[in-house]
Amino acid sequence: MQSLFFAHVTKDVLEDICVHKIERQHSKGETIIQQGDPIKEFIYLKSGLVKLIRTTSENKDQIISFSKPFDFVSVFSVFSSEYYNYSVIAIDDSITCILDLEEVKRHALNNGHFAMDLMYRMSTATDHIIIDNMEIRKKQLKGRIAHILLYFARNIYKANNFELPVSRREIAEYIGMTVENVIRTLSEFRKDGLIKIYGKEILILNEKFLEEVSEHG
Amino acid sequence: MQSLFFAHVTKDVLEDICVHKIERQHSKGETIIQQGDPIKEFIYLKSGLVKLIRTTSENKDQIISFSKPFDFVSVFSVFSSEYYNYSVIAIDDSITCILDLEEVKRHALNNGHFAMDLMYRMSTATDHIIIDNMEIRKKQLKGRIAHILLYFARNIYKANNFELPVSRREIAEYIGMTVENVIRTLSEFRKDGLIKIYGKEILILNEKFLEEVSEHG
DNA sequence: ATTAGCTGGTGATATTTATCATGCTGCCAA
DNA sequence: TTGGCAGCATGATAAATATCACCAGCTAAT
Repeated sequence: MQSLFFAHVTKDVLEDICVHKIERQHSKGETIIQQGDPIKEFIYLKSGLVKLIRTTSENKDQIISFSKPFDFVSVFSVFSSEYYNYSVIAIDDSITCILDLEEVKRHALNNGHFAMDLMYRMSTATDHIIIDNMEIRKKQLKGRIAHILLYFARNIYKANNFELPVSRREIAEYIGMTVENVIRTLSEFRKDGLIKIYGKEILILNEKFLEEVSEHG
Repeated sequence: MQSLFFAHVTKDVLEDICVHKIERQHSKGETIIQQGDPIKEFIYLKSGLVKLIRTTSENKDQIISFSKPFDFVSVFSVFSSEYYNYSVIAIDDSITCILDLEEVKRHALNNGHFAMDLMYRMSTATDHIIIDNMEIRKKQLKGRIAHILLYFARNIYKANNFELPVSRREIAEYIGMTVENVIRTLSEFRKDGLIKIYGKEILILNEKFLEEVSEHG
């Protein structure tokens, strides 16, 4: 646990923090954090897969990012806001670990190494969100689809065949395009021999060319 | 200075940190931070206006955000990376204050309040970048232009007439559209009586309707 | 003074993406 | 058993956006 969590924190401190740790089970589709709720806990993902989304004023969902085990789910806002400005929803059966936020804050106050490690971890997480968003923004439809396929293959499943954990609609909400165009583009990739599709099962046949599409449209 | 900078830090500590503070002057257009440079300093903006940009693999610039005085310029990556993955460029004559990063880190280690305040400030900054990016992403051309006009009017200049600090090209790099369409849309707003334009001078005539366009296209 | 380059501007046209319509499947509840 | 609803899929068409071409004004460098 220590090596996965914090690098410079002694075991004593860790145990002290985690003594009040609670684990929660969430089944697929369950809301873990609701946008607008007060922030009282500090949460990280132990197993499963979740999405961070925000509901816009027109009541449409935008997916901000995905989080995999040992990512913080309380990624942003935790230290800068009273209320969550995003929701977290399980897209696979998941287990979260919940720490009391006040306790975490107290430890950060008293232990500089803990605070620095926390800062490092949260900063890394938000960095990725920002850079990833900029990457997606600069691409057009095909590049964005290629991007998300490679994202799941490389970052989440580390394999060229995997079961898509998200619906076509969710892909659309992540890359900011319509469902129809997501479907069409996946079909096109299939026809062009870049991938094979059986429902949610994806097999990447030509990773190199997919990479090319992701980079240069 | 104290109230603007950190809320819970005693004056002693602040003076200790700022004893090695250096001020630098940058004229409009000057590069303050170069993407790829090692991160050795902790920088905040004392006066002026700057843009954070990243240069994509196709050598095009994307504007990540703008920063105004007393924002940190070392917004992200500082505690999570060895090298800057963005550049900072002055878009007005600006003065930055430079602290030694190791010194800042040392103080964060020894002073929990300082660390927490730092975390709060950086978290707030990255939150804004993320939310703002999601806001822009969900809009289309006209909404994005309306958004940036209101952004400058409300957040930067707090007035309905102001001199645009950025070129049409820079607006395009911020909202992710082409220069031609930025120009066209501004002209359209002018023809529709929403704004007046004299070169870089902007006067917002119908803020309410501009707000409407920003929200609902 | 002359050219080159950059910004602002506009129109015509091509490309990309959204919208609308329709169908098909599987699943769940009445 | 029958709806009804959600996800996946495809085609036709409309709307949004990019691209290309061109012009004017300004400024920096030769």
